[in-house]
Amino acid sequence: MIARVLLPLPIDHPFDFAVGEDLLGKIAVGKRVVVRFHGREKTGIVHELAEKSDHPGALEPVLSVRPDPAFTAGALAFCLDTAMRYLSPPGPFVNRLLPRTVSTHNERYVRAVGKLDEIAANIQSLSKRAPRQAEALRYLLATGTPCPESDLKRKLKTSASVFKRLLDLRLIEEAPLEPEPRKATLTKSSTIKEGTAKQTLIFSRSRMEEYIRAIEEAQARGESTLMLEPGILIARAMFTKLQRSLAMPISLYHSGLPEGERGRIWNDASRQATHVVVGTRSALFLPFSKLGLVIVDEEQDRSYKQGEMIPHYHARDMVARMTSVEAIFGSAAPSIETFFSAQEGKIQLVHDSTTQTGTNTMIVDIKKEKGTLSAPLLAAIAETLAAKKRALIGVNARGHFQAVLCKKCGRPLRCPHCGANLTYDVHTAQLVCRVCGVTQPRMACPNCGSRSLRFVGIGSERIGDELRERFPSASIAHIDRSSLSSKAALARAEGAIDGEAQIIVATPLAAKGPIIPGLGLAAAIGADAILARPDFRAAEQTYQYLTCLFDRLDDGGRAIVQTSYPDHYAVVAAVNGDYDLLYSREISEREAMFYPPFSHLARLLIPHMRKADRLIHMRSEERRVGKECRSRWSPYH
DNA sequence: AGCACGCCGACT
DNA sequence: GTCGGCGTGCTC
Repeated sequence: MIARVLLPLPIDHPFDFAVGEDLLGKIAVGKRVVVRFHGREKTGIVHELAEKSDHPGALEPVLSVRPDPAFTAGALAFCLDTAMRYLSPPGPFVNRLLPRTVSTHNERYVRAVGKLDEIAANIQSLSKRAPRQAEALRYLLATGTPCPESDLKRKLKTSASVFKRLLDLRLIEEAPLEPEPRKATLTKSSTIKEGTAKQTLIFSRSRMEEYIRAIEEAQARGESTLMLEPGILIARAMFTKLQRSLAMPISLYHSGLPEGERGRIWNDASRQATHVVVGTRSALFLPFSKLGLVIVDEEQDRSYKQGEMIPHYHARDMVARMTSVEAIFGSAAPSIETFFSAQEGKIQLVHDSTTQTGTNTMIVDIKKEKGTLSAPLLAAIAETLAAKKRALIGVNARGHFQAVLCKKCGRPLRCPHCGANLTYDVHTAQLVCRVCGVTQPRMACPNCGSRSLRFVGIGSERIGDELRERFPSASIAHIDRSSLSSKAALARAEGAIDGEAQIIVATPLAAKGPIIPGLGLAAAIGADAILARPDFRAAEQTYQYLTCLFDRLDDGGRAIVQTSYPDHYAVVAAVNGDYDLLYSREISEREAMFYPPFSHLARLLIPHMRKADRLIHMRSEERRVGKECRSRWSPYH
């Protein structure tokens, strides 16, 4: 037998290795193996097992099969589909995804002993004498799969003694941790099943009830749920909420977790020890054994697009391609693409147009005002504070200015290390990169050395300073990306939102989230900067940003937008909660310009002269306007 | 990725 | 003449 192995190299095809007799029982599709390649040891993922190789030369042997977590054939096929769709070599991707270790913090898994009717009888006999034990048994019966003991303890608010007694009585038993080893199969790895499972867009401000109902329905069918959130913070908040309202094992998964922890959830998903995984986009590739439902919350969020590492996949779009599982897309301001699918009847639409009650909104034309904070906004803040309510001020950029421009190059100053735009720190009077934290030695353009700089736009710190001047007795909090950098900063930010601050100045990062109790005013400053960007999604994003900000208002709150485009349809639509206005304008523009959803945009980088030439010829021959790109060509051939 | 091989301009 | 950069191909 031979194994086709995907190595962590930028090569789009697997390599064949001989499988020795001793490894026959251990090797399987999806397993991590060690091989000698090009004279050095490497680890790779088994893509396929076959009887013989097409390779003309001699084969190196598979040296060993690692005990690491493994892909299921289905999960691996999905990863390969993703890599191919985004024209990326699959090897580095799958090798990066698979955790190398499983947390040694050993969690004990328990399950009920005996047949269903026996367990039911046990519950019956225990219910009077030992109600807590009966309850635990009932929970295990309902989930049907091994449960981590800590999950049970937290859920049933009970102590270890209950489990000890049940274990002693042999009514429950410890479940083995390693998933059942799958038999070595010779079949081609199964690709994504063809089907037409239900897909729904839930267009509503509050979607929690729908989500919970769908999760419980999946659970009743014996299927697990994957719930995607656009960021780690939101995922954590959703995880906590679901833990409170669902009676089943739930896990949280994101790339920020330690590898062992990810390994454990990886295994839990594959043997259905967890029924719901809440996670960020990378959770999409977990090897669920019986996935029945995927929820993409905040479907419109751009964080679903991977932009740093290849493949540059879009998690929401990949979910839309999973036709064998039910999918729910949720948003209070859907992306034009998803709403278009709903209009076309490709996905079902559930629209609940309930908006905030009694919100009173206003657009302030900043061109007619003096200073950065307009008179109507200042008056509104004063009134809000006087009424013992709180205010949220959304600012588009952090730091003091939007950008620092070089008058000579005419471009924003960029960090020589990471390429991010530099910001000016007023307190130290220096140029700083907020991404890598490096301070520039001179107040000059790192590109051309020119000292004539221009500071443009409004940053959140500048607004904070100005508000402190205007309202010296109010408590003012500032939330931006640096609020994520440490536990203390995070706690401060959460405390501010929970009620400690009267005025919260926040960058778009903190605009998203649930209703803030007692929030009487939500204002946006400089949302124009989004509109001014040369991006065909600018209007849509402005609408979504403003909608998020306003949705945090408590009932009866006020919303104010300061803008230099007071008549722009995105601003007007957001202020009136008029999605139809946004959509009708956008969709006709997209159609006229042949932008998505009428086309797919791709950026191809081919650092290879001869291959690039060949590809360009190939593409021009097979190009078909408006049709999905289905060709199987690869930049590596 | 990492390494070998070959083609063309630079220079003891 | 040949040294070495760069572009290219190959690895089971």
